[in-house]
Parts: sequence; C-alpha cells; structure tokens
Amino acid sequence: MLSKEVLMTLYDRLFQAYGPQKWWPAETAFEMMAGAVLTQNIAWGNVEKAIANLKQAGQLDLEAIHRLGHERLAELIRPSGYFNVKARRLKNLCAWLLSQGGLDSLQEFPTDTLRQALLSVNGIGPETADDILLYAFARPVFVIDSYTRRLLKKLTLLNVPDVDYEGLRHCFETALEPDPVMFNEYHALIVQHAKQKCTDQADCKHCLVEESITN
DNA sequence: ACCCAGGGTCATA
DNA sequence: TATGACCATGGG
Repeated sequence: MLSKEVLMTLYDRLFQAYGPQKWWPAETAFEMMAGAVLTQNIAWGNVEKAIANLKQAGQLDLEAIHRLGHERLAELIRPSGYFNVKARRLKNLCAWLLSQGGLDSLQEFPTDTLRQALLSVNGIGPETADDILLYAFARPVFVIDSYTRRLLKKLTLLNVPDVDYEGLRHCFETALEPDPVMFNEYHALIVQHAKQKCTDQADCKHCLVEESITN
C-alpha cells in the first residue's frame, strides 16, 4: 500500500528537484477544459498549436465552438492529432456545458456529482474528467496517468497493473490530505519528471528523485 | 524510417 | 472484464 510518508517523501523530492510548475497552462477555465480534451494521448506541444489556431480565429470560446461546423473546427485543431475525434468530443463537451447553463452553474455541484456528469459526456474519460475537476474547478481529485503508474512501478511502490484507475486514485486520495493546491503541483511534477532526461551525472535530479524510497 | 506523446470509445469473446 | 482496433499530428 501507499503510505502517506512515502507519497510525501516523493512529493518533496519532486518539488525540490523541479520547483512549482504553475499548472494548468491556460488563461481561462474553458481553455483549460478544451486543452484537457486536446491533449488526450498527444504531446502538449501539439496542443499549443491547436489552441493558438483557435485563439487566432477568435473561436476559443464555449458558444463559438458550439456553433462552429465540424470541418472548420477539425481544421483548426488539426495539429493536436485525432482531429475528427477531438472535434466531436469538444462539441460534446460544449453542448453539455451549455445544457447545464454554463461553467458557473457547475461550481455548486458536489465533486462526486460533477465527476459523474463529466464522465457521462462521450469523449471524457477518467483522466480528462479528473484533469478538469482539479485544474478548472480546484477540487481535491488526484489525477492518475501513465506517468504516475510508470513512476510507482519504477520505485517498486506498487504492483501497478493489478490496480485499476479508480483503485490507484483512491490510494492517493485516502493517503493524502485533500489539498487541491498540493494535488495540482503533485501531478504536474510527475509529468515534468517524466519529461526529464537523465543527465547521467552524480547529482542528476532525475536520479535523485528515483532513489529507492524505503518504507 | 521508426517511435511515442499529459486517452477514450467501440466491437468482439 | 479484458483485449484489440482505431483515431492522426509532429518532434526526436
């Protein structure tokens, strides 16, 4: 099992190595949500191009994307890959947001209710929903991704494949205090760490983080 | 030329 | 429930 001590030690190492990450990189909550869909299984660099296209076209907006034709939207987000799929998913998200009366109406939803509602939108799975809950609504939800699994596996903290998404999320959320600011930083740091290359030096930050954490 | 990147859905057994 | 196919661009 994952103890609070081990998880906080890992967090401290990551923070010491890389510092605050200032996530999510978006100017508005809606931009954040759109980015969460666009980044599905694609490098963030591609998403930046797609977001830039939408901004330049003056279409990075809830109502605008809802009105936009599929072909036009797909063309604007082309650099983010899977553009036909993601155009549909963005529109699904916008249609749902509008049906709820916009972003502000959702603030009052309890976290579990909001999570279920997000998951009911076709194209929003567990990770995308949790990204949105944490980074757009500041709810204390711990985001699990492939990097999280790989890191835990590498540190031999958990036999990763035998725990599903919900199980692993539950591990983090029960072991740690429900602090959205810390959860925000923790997930961002895991991603930052994953993108890091080992410099093969004696004081390599990457290696320092990955030194075994003894229970 | 190959590999993978801040997933999710759907059809099949 | 558990695999596999599919979606598709851009950087290393």
